[in-house]
Amino acid sequence: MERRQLEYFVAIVEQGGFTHAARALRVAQPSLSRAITKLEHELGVELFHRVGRNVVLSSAGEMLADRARLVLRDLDAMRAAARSIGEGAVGRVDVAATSSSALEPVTSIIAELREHHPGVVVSTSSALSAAEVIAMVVQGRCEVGVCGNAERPTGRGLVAHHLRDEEFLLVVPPGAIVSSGPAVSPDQLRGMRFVVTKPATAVRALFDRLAATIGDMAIAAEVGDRSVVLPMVLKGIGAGLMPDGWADLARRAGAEVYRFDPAERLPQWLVHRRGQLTAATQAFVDTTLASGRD
Amino acid sequence: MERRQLEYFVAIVEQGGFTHAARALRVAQPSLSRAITKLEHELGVELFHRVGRNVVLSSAGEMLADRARLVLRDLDAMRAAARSIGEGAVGRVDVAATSSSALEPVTSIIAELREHHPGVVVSTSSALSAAEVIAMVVQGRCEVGVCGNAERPTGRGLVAHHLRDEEFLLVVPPGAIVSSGPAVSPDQLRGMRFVVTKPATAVRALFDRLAATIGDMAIAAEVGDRSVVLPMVLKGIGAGLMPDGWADLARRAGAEVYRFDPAERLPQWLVHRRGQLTAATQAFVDTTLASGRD
DNA sequence: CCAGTCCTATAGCGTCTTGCTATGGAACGT
DNA sequence: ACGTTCCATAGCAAGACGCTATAGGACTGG
Repeated sequence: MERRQLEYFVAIVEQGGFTHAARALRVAQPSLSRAITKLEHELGVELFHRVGRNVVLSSAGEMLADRARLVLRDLDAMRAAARSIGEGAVGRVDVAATSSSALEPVTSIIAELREHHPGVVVSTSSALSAAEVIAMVVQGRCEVGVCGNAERPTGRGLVAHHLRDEEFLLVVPPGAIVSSGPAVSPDQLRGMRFVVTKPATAVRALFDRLAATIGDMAIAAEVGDRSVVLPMVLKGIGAGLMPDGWADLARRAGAEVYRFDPAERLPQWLVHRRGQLTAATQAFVDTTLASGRD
Repeated sequence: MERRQLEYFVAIVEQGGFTHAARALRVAQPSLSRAITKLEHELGVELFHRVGRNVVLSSAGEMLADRARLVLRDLDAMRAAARSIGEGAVGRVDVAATSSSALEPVTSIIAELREHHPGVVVSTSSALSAAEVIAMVVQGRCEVGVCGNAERPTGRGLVAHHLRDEEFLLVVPPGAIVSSGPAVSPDQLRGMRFVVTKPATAVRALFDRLAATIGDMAIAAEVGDRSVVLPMVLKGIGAGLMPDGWADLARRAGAEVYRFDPAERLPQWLVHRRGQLTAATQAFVDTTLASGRD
């Protein structure tokens, strides 16, 4: 039972005869004869009554015609969906991102992408580390990834575009004034307690590096979910290190936010595998690069 | 986009790879490669990401896989429906019948048929005359027909089975005693007024024959719908001629019912075209002949 | 780091299906 | 009785799909 057979079947039903249907389908009439004969044999049911030189839909055929139409409608819907996806009109982009990257720049990219491609849905898969993002892209679990990494990510068939640099900020509980200016030097961190994320994340790497240099920096809490760092800081449990995407939110919440002097920056990268991308994904990449170009 | 391609597509999705799917489908792996490549080209969408020596479903593929499964489910449902119809488990029998035949014996046949084939639906198309019933069968608009006719119906490729004889009865308004016994002779009809159906029906043929023999039989009303004859008789408009199937109902309604002496009988026939019948229709014919055999 | 293994893609070839044209046969209209 | 109008069948060319063999890329174990 192939699609063509059903197509012929409903055409004959609608045209009321083999000959008319053949003309409408632009095939020879014997092709219909054979296709229907085969279908009838396959289904074990007589679809048409051959009466005189005409055919009449049998009761079985009548019952099956509706189902056949349903199948063809679904098939058409699927083809239409595929076309939309192929043209990038609709589709889904799976983006692997670390949670800091997921906030910024991905949120901005999504906002811009939706202006030109309203049908495209962006789904972000959170990864814990840049390495994990890259792994997801390389393994094909996502088509693109966004992550911060000191070096340009490399890998078999991997393409990396440099986005803006992310800046890490110091966030301390409300009222805990650390410096009179807008920036702090690493030395001023001495003796402070921190809420940190688990190892293998960019912020944790920064913390470890600072701790190794400064010494005397204590861990107040280590959390698996980075989104709870700010709430813990706000409760006074300790200070936190956060990407600049969080700064606005932290300030609104009452926390004190300081830049580092010198600034702690981390390049952010857009990565995808070499080769043809899905139309929706290509749109995502194009949008990202167009807006990220400074 | 043929059924086989979709079948392969979902198999690969479910098995997680071409090779496993090929084993499950019992085809060679290259067949899958080519089928999917063709499908992707046809849809203009990459269904799988080829990553390393494996494949991963793309987001487009993910969106289309559900639709493909839907199509295949519908296709299976259709196949199952066809099988049921083919086996006669379910199905519909279109029976052409005159309205008198539709009452009896068709009603009894339906009752018996439903015992052995509960899934079979009988649809009766009412015809005005035996000639019309035969025409509908010959033209294939119905597979079988039931009608009363003095002679065995003949026609190109027509098969006719004799059923029981239908007996016509005289029905008169309540209280209008015609005879002391259960039967009347034609002479007793003299001077009576009748409610009759339109020409070309079996009862009208009987009336016309009697009227020609007896003379002095008046038409009180001629109705197009035979079902209104009994109500009109009950209101005293005139007497009526009815097949025996109506007798019980007429008596319950208070009318007086008499047989004719000699009895007025009309053979009833089951007709269908020569050749293979739909399973459900064959069941209908078998049931009819089995119960009608006296 | 190299060989072995695993998986998909391609090539080459045989068979089955589908397309076509030509023709038969039955049924209808004139 | 004839021609017309259908569907069915026959015969043949082109395409689709089956298979095996093999290439190529990527992981694994020594």
